[in-house]
Amino acid sequence: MLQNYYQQVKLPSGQVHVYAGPELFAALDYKVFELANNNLQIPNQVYMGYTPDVHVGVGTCIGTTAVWNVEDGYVSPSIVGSDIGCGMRVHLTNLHKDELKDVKLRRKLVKAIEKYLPMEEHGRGHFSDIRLEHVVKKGLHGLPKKYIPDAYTPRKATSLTHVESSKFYVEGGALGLFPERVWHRSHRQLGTLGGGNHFAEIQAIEIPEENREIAEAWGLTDGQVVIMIHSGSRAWGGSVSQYCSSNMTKMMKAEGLGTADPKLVFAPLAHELGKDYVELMYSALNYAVVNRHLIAYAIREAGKDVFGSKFEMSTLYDLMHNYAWEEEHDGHSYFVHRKGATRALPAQHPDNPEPYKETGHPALIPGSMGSSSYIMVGKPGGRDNYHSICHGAGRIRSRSASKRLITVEEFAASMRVGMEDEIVLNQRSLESMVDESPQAYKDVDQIIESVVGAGLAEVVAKCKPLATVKGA
DNA sequence: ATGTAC
Repeated sequence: MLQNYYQQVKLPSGQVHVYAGPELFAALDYKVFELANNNLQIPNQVYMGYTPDVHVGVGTCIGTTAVWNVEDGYVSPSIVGSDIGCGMRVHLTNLHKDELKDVKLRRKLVKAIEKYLPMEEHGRGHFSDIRLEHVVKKGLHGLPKKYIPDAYTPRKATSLTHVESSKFYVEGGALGLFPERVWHRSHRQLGTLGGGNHFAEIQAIEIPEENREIAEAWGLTDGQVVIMIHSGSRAWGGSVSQYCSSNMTKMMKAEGLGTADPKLVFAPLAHELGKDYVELMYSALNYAVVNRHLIAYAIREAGKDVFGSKFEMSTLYDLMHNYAWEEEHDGHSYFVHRKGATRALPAQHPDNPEPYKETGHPALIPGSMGSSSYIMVGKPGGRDNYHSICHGAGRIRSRSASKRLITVEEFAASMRVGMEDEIVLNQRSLESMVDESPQAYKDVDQIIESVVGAGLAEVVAKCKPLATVKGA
């Protein structure tokens, strides 16, 4: 049974472990194996895995788990990708989907969100009480207390405890490398979604029978309205990536390091440039988690405007799908890269944050526009893939091809425009978002089926969109 | 995904 969802592919430079059902495996672009072969030319690699939503990226595929030993390992900005710390966050509300049946109320809520959540960089003076230096050095712990409304008692400290990581240690030496304009722009981009597939969504959840106990332990109920956020580290992460990649490229030339792909950049963990990159990458992970936190803060304000002070929005979880860090597996320390891959730890795994020790933590998987997203939990079988599962649907058409091939009418139909159950969008033209139409992506349900079939994770809740807010 | 240069 299990082998139907797993293939070991032998390539000239090594092997890649592919988790995908037969149909998805057969449909993979041969280029994903070319990229795997290049990645496997980086020295000392211990493991490389692909998730069922794998697709071609720059230098490395989205859907990659790449692992080294800490002692003789390598770090690659190309494998992490340029949206460092990009990830997902879900908040639970005390609303039921029936309370949002009226399309006019959904419109009102989206309007309120647009008022509090800036779509572009905001003007000077906004968040002037937040110090960017504290944010990138200390993550959520660098925010003034007023932005952590539920942090005053240990039991209710959900914003700080229900996250994959609330703080990465950043000494700060390498921070001096960035020009003033990057600091300025990044401060003004705090709490903004950004473009592409990033979104904030109002969703209603459905709980399948098999994991009802876990759902209850997490506070999930049938028909409950949740807020899902998908965003990253904006210009800050992009600058880290660009700066470190260009320095590493020079070093690689000088030292004769490299693979068949000049765009695949890497350095030994022990090298000065490797250490600089890890520290700066951590600053971007800090930025990303704070960015998602502030987006949630804005949406909470909007919710209170529409539903009054009784509106609640507790944090279920915040986790990343573009990052690299040290992890223990079976007592050994590894340096694990995840690009478009989500960690999903099973029950009792020691790396679960305290509130999720017994059950495993929520693994959050976004769907494409108009389609469902998922809240999953890891299973012990995930160990074989270093506990990595998918990160979403996976693109099947480039942005340019999507704009050429998908009509606005097709896109509008998928968003049920004009129907009573229309998925309400914020004020942007449909034309400008056609490249995010579900027809540009694989079917997320099929991806999830592969993840479950392979024994990596299971579904705890399916989240259906009621309203979607996209950035600029 | 993103900023910037073409």
